[in-house]
Amino acid sequence: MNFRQLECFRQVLATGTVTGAAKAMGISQPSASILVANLERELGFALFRRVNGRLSATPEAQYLWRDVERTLESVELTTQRARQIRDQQFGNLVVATYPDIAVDFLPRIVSGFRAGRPDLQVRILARRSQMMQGLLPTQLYDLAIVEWPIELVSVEVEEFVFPCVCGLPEGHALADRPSIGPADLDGEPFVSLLPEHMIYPQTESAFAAHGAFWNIAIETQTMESVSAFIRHGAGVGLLDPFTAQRYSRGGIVVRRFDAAISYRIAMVFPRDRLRSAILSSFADKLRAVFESVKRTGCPQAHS
Amino acid sequence: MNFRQLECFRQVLATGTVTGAAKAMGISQPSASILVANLERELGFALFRRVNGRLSATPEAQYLWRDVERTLESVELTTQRARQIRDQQFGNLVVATYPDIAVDFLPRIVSGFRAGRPDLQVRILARRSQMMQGLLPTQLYDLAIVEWPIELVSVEVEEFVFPCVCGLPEGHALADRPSIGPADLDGEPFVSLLPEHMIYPQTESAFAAHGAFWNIAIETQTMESVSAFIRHGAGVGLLDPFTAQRYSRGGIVVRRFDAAISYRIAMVFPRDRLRSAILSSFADKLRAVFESVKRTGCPQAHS
DNA sequence: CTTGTGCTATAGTTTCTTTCTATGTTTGTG
DNA sequence: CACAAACATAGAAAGAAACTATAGCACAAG
Repeated sequence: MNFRQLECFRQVLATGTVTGAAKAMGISQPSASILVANLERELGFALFRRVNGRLSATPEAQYLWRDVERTLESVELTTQRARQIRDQQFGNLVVATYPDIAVDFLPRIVSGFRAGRPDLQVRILARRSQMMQGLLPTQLYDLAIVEWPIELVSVEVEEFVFPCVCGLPEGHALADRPSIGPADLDGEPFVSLLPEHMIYPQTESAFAAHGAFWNIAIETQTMESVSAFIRHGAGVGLLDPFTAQRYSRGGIVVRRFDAAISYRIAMVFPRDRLRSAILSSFADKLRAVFESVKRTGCPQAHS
Repeated sequence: MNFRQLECFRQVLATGTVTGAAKAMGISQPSASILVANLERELGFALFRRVNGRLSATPEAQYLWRDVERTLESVELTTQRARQIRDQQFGNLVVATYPDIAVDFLPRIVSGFRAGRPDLQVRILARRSQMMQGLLPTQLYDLAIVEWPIELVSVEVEEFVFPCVCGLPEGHALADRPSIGPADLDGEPFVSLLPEHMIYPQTESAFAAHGAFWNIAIETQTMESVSAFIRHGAGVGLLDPFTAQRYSRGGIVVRRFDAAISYRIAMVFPRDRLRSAILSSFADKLRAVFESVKRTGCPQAHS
């Protein structure tokens, strides 16, 4: 019993003649005749009676038809699914990420990636960095985007380093400068991240190196929060390029920061796990966007 | 894409190695290797990665597996169903019949036939003869058992004629006679069917021919009813062999009737409809039982 | 009554697929 | 470094599936 025999069985039932079935299948009439004959031989009972030179379905054929129909449908769904998988239109991605990037950047990238892939299922796991530490060993993700520092065990890592930029409230006195250095911010009310964040010590050193007073007015936990304080005029601050880009067209004035403050993130994959083609494509896209951000300083719109 | 490729896919997933799959399928390792390779080529994407000389299922393989599993299960159910059909263990029978025979005779025969065929579905349509007339043209039956006379159109008919027997209440004065004739029943209270029934005029003629008085005490519609009146001592009567047999072991004394009263029934099939093997078997069985009844005068137990 | 049409089945041939055995390659192990 | 275990490849043989050509049968039309 094979697919072609079943398909021929279907076509004979549908068209009523072997000739019609052969035509529908694009084969010669004798070929179709033999397909049916072999199927009957293998089944051990007749599917058709030859009456008046025509075929007539036996009751047994009708009994079997229900099962054959179900089988053929299943086969068709399988080939359809195979085509989807081949075209990277079916699959699933579990992306773990820290919250800042999950707010706006990742939705934009994922939405663009999913366009034209209606059957792609994406799950976003947003975890604060401490929680991320626990998530990685569970291997319950395909790709993670993590902030430095983090303990990375049994994973594959690709690191990306971005320069932080300076964010000013709109209408700020320094807003007409093309770039801003620590000296420019001497004594200026500053919105900072907590000391645990990687850019805190770097910022501290930068101000010290320039002999400038780092006037921390506010310490908060996330970039999103920093940007909100800047937006509402509480002070100036340093932003990662993703957050900066989000508000650069309205809300915050973004300028180059003359001291190099490194914002390091990493793309992380579970080790020893095969990557699906769709995951590779997504990683390629992310990588390209990161490189573009690194070059231009801000993420551009990518479809 | 064919069954063997899918089966091999399953076995490779199950055993983890091509070698194991080949063993499970009873083919050589290279054959299995080629089956998988061809399947991958046709699908257009890899199901396994060759890592460290071993196979490792890709995520794509896992995506496809759900569909393949469903398909293979459907195929297995189909072959199973085919086997049942071949062994006449699956099918359905719609048997139309008149009520008298549906009470006891048919259930006995059908139950015996169904033993060992647990997946055979039988539907009994019991119709009075007038209703049967309307049922036959609808073709909504596989086999009908009808009483004479009936208008038979676009059907195939096999006729069976049985001699009626005489039924007496237990303890009746004539109970010790081996056979009974019309003269013996001269003036005896008689339980008769209605004049429309085929045996009424025959009985009338038989009594007349023997110059005996046919003392009809009760006229009723069915053989079952006649037998009940006899059983309760209302009189004597003529019974068809099926009803007679039912009560001959208790309730009614059954004796040969010397005048020939013909009880004619027919086995009827829809014309121009293919008969399933299971229907033919059932018809064979019925035919055999009818012949046996004709020979012995009463239906014997048939398993 | 003959002929033509439409269908199915069979025969013979060719091509493709499946399967085998034999052998090579890679990887991990003692 | 040799050996075992696994997968892949090559070449040959068997099997399946396709084709063309042809025969048989039933029905309708002339």
